[in-house]
Formats: sequence, structure tokens, C-alpha cells
Amino acid sequence: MELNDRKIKILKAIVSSYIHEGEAIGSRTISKKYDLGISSATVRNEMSDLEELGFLVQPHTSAGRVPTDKAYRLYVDKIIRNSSMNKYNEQIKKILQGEIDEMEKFIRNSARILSQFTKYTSFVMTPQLKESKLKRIQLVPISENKLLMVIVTENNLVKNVILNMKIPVPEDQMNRISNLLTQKLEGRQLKSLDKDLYNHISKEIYSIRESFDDKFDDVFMLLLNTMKQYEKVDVYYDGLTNILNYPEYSNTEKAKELLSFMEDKKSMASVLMDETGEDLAVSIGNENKYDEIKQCSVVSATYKLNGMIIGKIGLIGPTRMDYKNVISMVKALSLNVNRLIEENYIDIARSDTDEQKGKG
Amino acid sequence: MELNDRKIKILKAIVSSYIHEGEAIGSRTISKKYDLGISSATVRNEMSDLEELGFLVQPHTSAGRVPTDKAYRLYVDKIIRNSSMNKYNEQIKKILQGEIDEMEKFIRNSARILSQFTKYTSFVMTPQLKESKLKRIQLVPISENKLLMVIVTENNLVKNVILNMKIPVPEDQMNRISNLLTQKLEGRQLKSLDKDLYNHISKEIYSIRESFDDKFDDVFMLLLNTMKQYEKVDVYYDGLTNILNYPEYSNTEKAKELLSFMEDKKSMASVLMDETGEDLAVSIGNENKYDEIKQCSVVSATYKLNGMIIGKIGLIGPTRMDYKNVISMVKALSLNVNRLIEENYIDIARSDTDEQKGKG
DNA sequence: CTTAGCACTCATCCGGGCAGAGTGCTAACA
DNA sequence: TGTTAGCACTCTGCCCGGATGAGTGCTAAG
Repeated sequence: MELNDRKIKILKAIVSSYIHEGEAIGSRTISKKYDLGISSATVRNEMSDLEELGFLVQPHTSAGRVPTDKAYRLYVDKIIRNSSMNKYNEQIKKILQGEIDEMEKFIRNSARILSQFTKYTSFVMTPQLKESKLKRIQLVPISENKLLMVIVTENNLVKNVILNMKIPVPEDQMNRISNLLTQKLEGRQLKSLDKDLYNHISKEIYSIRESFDDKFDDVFMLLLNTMKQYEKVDVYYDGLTNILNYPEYSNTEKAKELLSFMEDKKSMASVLMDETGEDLAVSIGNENKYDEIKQCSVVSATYKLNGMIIGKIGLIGPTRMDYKNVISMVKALSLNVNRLIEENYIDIARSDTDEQKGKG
Repeated sequence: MELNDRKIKILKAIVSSYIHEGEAIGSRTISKKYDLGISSATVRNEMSDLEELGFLVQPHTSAGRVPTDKAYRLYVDKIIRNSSMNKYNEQIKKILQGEIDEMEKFIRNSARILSQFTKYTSFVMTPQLKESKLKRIQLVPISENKLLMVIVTENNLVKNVILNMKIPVPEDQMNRISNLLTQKLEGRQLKSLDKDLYNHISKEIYSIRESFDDKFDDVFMLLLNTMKQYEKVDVYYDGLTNILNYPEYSNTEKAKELLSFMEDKKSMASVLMDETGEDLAVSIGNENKYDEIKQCSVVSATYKLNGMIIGKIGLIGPTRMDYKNVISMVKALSLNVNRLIEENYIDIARSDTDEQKGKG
């Protein structure tokens, strides 16, 4: 049995109807509402075929039919191929302006826009620092026994940590240590900062060691500890309660299951990390690896800095989500977010070759 | 009619029962389960009185009775007076060890403990920076056109922001500006950094202006903008889905109402800000100012740094929450959190008078 | 003042019957 | 051979009424 043109048309009608109504749909409704020029009986036969092909299921004998994940997949693949995001592009452009000072806030703001526009739950997986390269380390004095270590990555993402020193570090020494660390570690990925590297570098500077005391070691060790922390990615949500609007989650048990899953950010992060690095990924129902979200679809886009993926942003909702709308929206948003990141977080004059730029 | 001893005993029994069972309780149950040595009929009379006094209500004629907010208030006041937190103190002490490097993470971890122990939803209102005094500003070069401004408060809380400069700032000038800003602004509350102050200081340094160019103005303006941002407090939750375990929220509508309210962090922050500065505050049902949480109770504790309240941490749940347990728990946690903050975030040698300390 | 007894009130549960939506099958039609 | 009308059948959801049971208020006796 082949999936001929008429079958696809009918399937599309069913999916579209189910997405918007949320109720199993029968042959009569299809033949009436969507004028395909065929009677309900014919639709009935086709639907029976579509069921056999695995695109539809019946909740029970006398209910209509409901699309399966396989049907959504077909539907989505068709959409992605020829979806436009023009519809939202201008609006989003306007809204996103301003408030880009702090990367994390900017991204979370973007997530808010997503959830407000779509009425689904949006998420953000925040920058995965460990892949980034280190650009600069600066120690800043705070008080006699405390100093602040500021870690700047090549992408101008910043992290800082307060170090409690057993022995006070004079300010001039602090600068020397900052410079030495920067010099030795610049360009290295954060994840490469491990014990091995420590030993390596320690040896290397052994010769000039007399000019430093053991504080260098202390600071270095603390740096390593800090890096360990940042291996953990974090996930944020907006519009968490939106899912409660959908009848799929009118049952508190179901709602709790999903919400709990999302609250466990490790699982959610692992879902997002598993995806291929596509700019736009759609994962439907059973395609998800965790049971808790096998009745959900996840639409996610990457955001990048210097061509490197540093995080993901997207939406999660019932499998019967409004893919058309959601995909346009996520596309438009991620495009604009990426543009703004490029504009605001990349060094204008980074290499020697484009020195002429940005001097105005 | 007076609230005599027996009435209080009965009321206590009812509250306690209702807290644990979640169901309206009748006179017969009271007289059987809690041996007060009186018959159900007597209890019935007393309960009738208690209803008249406003401590109990009947959901409907033939249901038992349910405590009112007034009853909980009485119950809580009695508990707070003589509650011990020894029960949890040791456990919490152990769990909290380690992971205090970064204040925010530490506090959020503490919230996680709260929600996991109590099965209610915990929250954290993060540091309100604007009341803090500024200690140091340090500019760190990142690239030709970008520099990082690190703002350190007297309490060693750190914020940083990347500044996009139109014109590159040489490194030596950066230090001069840092020092000048630090010198001029040290000891001032962040919230005092406004236009007026800007004008004032600008004039003040007019005389020595020739040694700086207009970059000082730029940096100062950006500092002001940054400060505006940090006036917004933020709220985090853990165990959000815990509330779905309680029959009060088995109705999705109810659940959504509360969850939405909490997701709107502004409202929640305003709830917490409104409270008096008590170390431990309990706000029951109607005592809350927003309708959405008039069926909830909020138990919150402050956390302090140098004697100044910098945030709140606590629990939110249905009015029939297990106050005894919750209050002990929050008390124990906040005590330990405060202790650890003191130990880790206060300068050991801050004033000249205790120079002898912390030199080991 | 306390208690036993009794009538009364509601909410909840359960089973039956009814209506409605939808299907599958069959037979007729183009 | 594909399409359509008609019909019997199935199954869910809803409404209804009776039974059940928990709990109260009132009264009268101890």
C-alpha cells in the first residue's frame, strides 16, 4: 500500500485538526470541514489504510482517530523544508533590542519571548563553558585574605570566584600571577585545565619560580577547582505553567511527571546535549530518550559564538504542538539571537588582520 | 465566650489532624483518637463554640470542621515560641559542608535541601545588592574595544558587566579610572549611584580632568546603567512540583494559579520584601497580600552578611502545612546558612582593630 | 456540665439508561 | 475499480436516582 497524494492530504488535515482541537477526529468531520471533494465513506477507507500504515490510531472503537508520532514526523519534515519565519522576524527584532548587556539575561529574556508568543514552555540551556578557550585571568584584591579571580573566555563570557587565601597576597604579586596565568593558559580550552596541565606548567615555570612564592600554586589549584564547577550546564525555563493549559496535562499526575522531569535539570540537559548539532532540531514523542517526555515534543535551536555552539534555546510541549507556528518562531528567534550575539559579544578587532575596523 | 484550656487542646488536636490527614475532622474522631476524656457530644459543643470564635469552619453541613487561618496562627505562635531545631541541626550541618565557593549556588543548594526534607516548595530571594555598599571597581581589559567592569561590594558579592567602548582604552588609563572610581565611590550604597551623584562627582574631579579623557564619563555612565539592572531582585525555586502532591492542588486550575504566581518572580519578591525583617517569618493564608497565595502559607528566614539582610530563603505550601516540622527545618537551615556565610564571606581582617586574627 | 439518642443534611459512590459520535461492512452506483 | 449511501454495532460520557455513611444540632436525661 502506498502513501499516495490523497492520503497525505487527508493525513495533513487530520494532524492539523488534532493539533488545534486536541480531540480525535472522525471521517465525517474531515470530509465536511476540509473540502477534499470526497465523502466520509471514502475518507473512512483511507483512514483505515493510514491506520494500517501506522500514521493513525484509534483511542477506542467509536472514537475518531489520532495521529501517531510517525504522522507528526512526516508533517514536521514537510514544514521544516518550506517554513518561513518572516511572519515573526520583524516583531522579534524589535523586542529583542536593548538588554543585551549580560549574556545570560539576554538569553533568558529571549526564552520569555518564546513562551509568551507560543504558549508553550520555553527552555534555555546556558553556555557550556568548558569548550571555550581561556582568554584572560585577572586577580582583583578584595581584602587582605580574599581575592577575586575573574576568568574571561575567548567569547567574552565571564565567571568569577572569590578565593580565600591563607596568606595575604600583595597587589603587585597579584598582577604578576595574573599575567603569568594568562600567558600560560591563554587559548586553552577550559576543560583542558586539569592536574596534568598543572604539573606540566608548574615544571615549566620552575626555573623562574624564585620570583614567586607558593601562592601561585594556590591560585592555580583554586582555578582548577573552579573549572570543575562550570562543567555542569544549567537549564532555565519560562512559561512552565503553560503546559497546564493543555488537556493532555489536566491530569495532575501527568503534569507532575513532566514538571518534575523538567525540574531535574540534569535530565533535561542530557536530552538537549544528545541532539545532533543541527541549528534547528525537532524531537517528537517517542524519539525522546526519556519516558517522561515521550508524550512531548522538543523544538530547539542552537546559539553560537564565533561559530561554536554555546547553548540551546527552544520549546517543549505536547506532541500535538503547533509545529508550524513553533518552528517559525524558534527559527526567527534563534536567527535574531545569534545575530545579536555576534554583534555584541565578538571582538571587533580581534586578529591583526582586521585592525582597521572599529576604530571609529 | 472564652478560649479556655480545653478548647485550645481540642483546637490543637483538630489542627494537627487536619495538617496530617488533609480532611475535615469530626467530633467523634477527636474524642476517640485524642484521648481528652470527653465524649463526642461534648467535643461537638466545643467545636460549635470554636466555630463561633472563628477558629473553625464547616465546608458543608455534614462534613467535619476545618481550621481557619486564625487557628493556624494560634497554632504557629505557640510552636514558634518553643520550637527546637536540634532535630535537624546536625544533619543539615553535615550536608551543607562544601560547595560554599559561590554564594548563589550555595544558597540555592540550601533551598534544595529545604524542599527535599520537607516536601514543600522552597524559594530563595537572592541578594539585594542595592543596599550594599561598594567596595571596589576594577576594569579588566578584554579586547581593544571591550572591557570588563568588576563591581565588588563590601560583602564581597561580585557582579560584572562587559562594556563596549567606542574608543579603545589603554590599560594604564584603565587602572587610573578604576582607582578613581573606587576612591570616589567606596562606601556608597549601590542604590545611591544615580545621576545626581554622577554630576556631583564629575564636578569634583573637573580640576584633575585633564589627565583623563572622556572615557571616564563613559565608564561612569555605564556603571550607572548596570546598577539599574541590579535593583531587580531574583527568586529561585526548588521542588516546585511538590505542591502537586497535595490534594489542595489536585485541581489543575488551582495548581496553575499558584505555579503561575510563583513563576512571576516580581510578585513573589514583593511578597517577601513586604515582610518585617524578622529572622523567621510565617505568613498564613489571608495574611498574604496576593489573592493567588491566600490559600498558602509562607515560612521564610533571612540570611545576612555583616548583620545586613541580603536575602531570604524559605518554604511555601498549603495553609495546612506541617508548621512544626517546617519551622524547625527553616530555623535550623537558616542558622547554619548564616553561620557558613559568616565564616566564608566576611573579611577576617577588615578593620584595623582585629589585625591579629587570620594571619595563620 | 456532660452525655446518649435521634432526626436531619449533605457529599459521594454506584449502576442503569440514554444520547451521540464514529466505525466497519455491505450493496449499489458511475 | 473506485466511490458513496445506508445501516447495524460499539463504545464513551452524561445524567439520574437511590443507597451509604459521616457528621451535625437538638433535646432530654443523668
